[in-house]
Amino acid sequence: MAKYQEIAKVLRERIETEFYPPNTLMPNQVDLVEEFGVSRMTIKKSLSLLALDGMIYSRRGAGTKIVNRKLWDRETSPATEYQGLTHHVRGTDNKVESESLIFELEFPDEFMQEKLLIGPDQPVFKIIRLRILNDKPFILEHTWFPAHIVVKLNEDHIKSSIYDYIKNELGLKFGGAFRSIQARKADSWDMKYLNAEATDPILEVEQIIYLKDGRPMEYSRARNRFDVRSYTALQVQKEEQ
Amino acid sequence: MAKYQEIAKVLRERIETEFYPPNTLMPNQVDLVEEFGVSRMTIKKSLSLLALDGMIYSRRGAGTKIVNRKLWDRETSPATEYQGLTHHVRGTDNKVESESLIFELEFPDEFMQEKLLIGPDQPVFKIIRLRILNDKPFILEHTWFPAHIVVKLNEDHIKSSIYDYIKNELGLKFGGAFRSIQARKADSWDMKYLNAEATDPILEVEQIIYLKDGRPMEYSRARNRFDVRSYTALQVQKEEQ
DNA sequence: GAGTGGTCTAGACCACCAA
DNA sequence: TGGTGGTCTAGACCACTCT
Repeated sequence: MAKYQEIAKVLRERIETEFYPPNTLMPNQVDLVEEFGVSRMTIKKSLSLLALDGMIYSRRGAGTKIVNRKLWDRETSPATEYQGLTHHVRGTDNKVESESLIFELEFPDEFMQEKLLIGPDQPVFKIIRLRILNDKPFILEHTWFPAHIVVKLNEDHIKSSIYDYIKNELGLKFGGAFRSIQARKADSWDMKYLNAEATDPILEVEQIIYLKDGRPMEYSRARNRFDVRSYTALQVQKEEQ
Repeated sequence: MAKYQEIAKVLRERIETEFYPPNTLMPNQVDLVEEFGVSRMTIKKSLSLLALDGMIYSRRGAGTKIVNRKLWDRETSPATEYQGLTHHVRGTDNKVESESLIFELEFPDEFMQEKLLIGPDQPVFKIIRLRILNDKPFILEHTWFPAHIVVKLNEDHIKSSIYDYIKNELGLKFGGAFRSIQARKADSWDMKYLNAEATDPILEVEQIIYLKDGRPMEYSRARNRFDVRSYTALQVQKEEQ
């Protein structure tokens, strides 16, 4: 681990334990240089990591201030998560299961060709699965993978974690994701599998996941009952404006 | 403007005009150092700006690649916008108006005290206003401001842009925002002012806006009819993993 | 092994803020 | 005016990828 990351870790701890109390100034960069025995550029890089998290903010001439803890200490992540549900809720006593409803290979229609940047002759896996959290239906996921990228997908992968398969066995690296969130009316699938009423709103997250090299790797629509989930995001202002 | 920003601007243009074509490698950092006559650290900082936008990505030993344009060139921003609607849709032929439905000063309940980090004796402005886009009702906004921060707010500000007032006249600087997005059932306000049916889903964006120093400046719930808006976000993978 | 990007140094100058 | 953080340099070493 790089020096600047080590130092950032130490500083982050000091802020979390309020060794550096909220609404006070951090030691100035020169003092930190002396304490850690590194150059000032390195200290700056450490501080910039914390600033990205919204824990501190610096003003030229005025110093670096610790932001009130409640700003950044909130429950976050769901809207910036695509590791998959398996990773997201594990750890606590949650039990996650998947029921595969549809698993087939098909040729993409025009919509899917555009979303996945593929041609009409490049087949895609189409998957619909119901994610079950602690024995209760939770998310209905409609997913499409380009078959030439996510090769040799089978039902076993679907039941465990598709993302683990892609990351570990295929060795592909995720580069980013584009998401769009809408409210929808419940359709027949939602009513059947999520036990939604016809009048229940559905929260739909449409997402395209990209590999590091920019190729789309997945298009999906995850549908939730309105009362079981929300999506959150923390935005930190960068630079001037 | 700093050197590294100037250089980033030039490089960004070259990518957008495909002078550097997608899916090819950028000139290496040493070449860029020679071209721009700056040190390598400066070039690195420029490149890191583009990487944050998802336009390029670098791998040690392998070079810096231009990502396929379609990844980052999408319609984005709504979910990472809190400049206010006035700024967001202007420019094109849109006409934005506001109708103030409620504007009053009240004492915060426990919920609002927690959201705005204030005491029960610190009054808040409560505002409900209907945002009208091209003569059609668009968003119903329920907003609360701490009165000791957003002082001397009046109906004129509400009709134009509250954010302009806060930024320009009060001189306060935004630091970030925390958002949560849900699907909701329509309530009587939505039915009356957004012309929603009782069975229409409503997309609700709950948000807390913070000042640079971490003090909450606004709590709001913006409600849309499900068929008029969605929220999008682009996430770029940073660092390893 | 040659070439790449990531990190780090020890200085320097400057813009900005506060007293 | 003195102290702060922002930028920048000209090197250096290292980890990694490619072939």
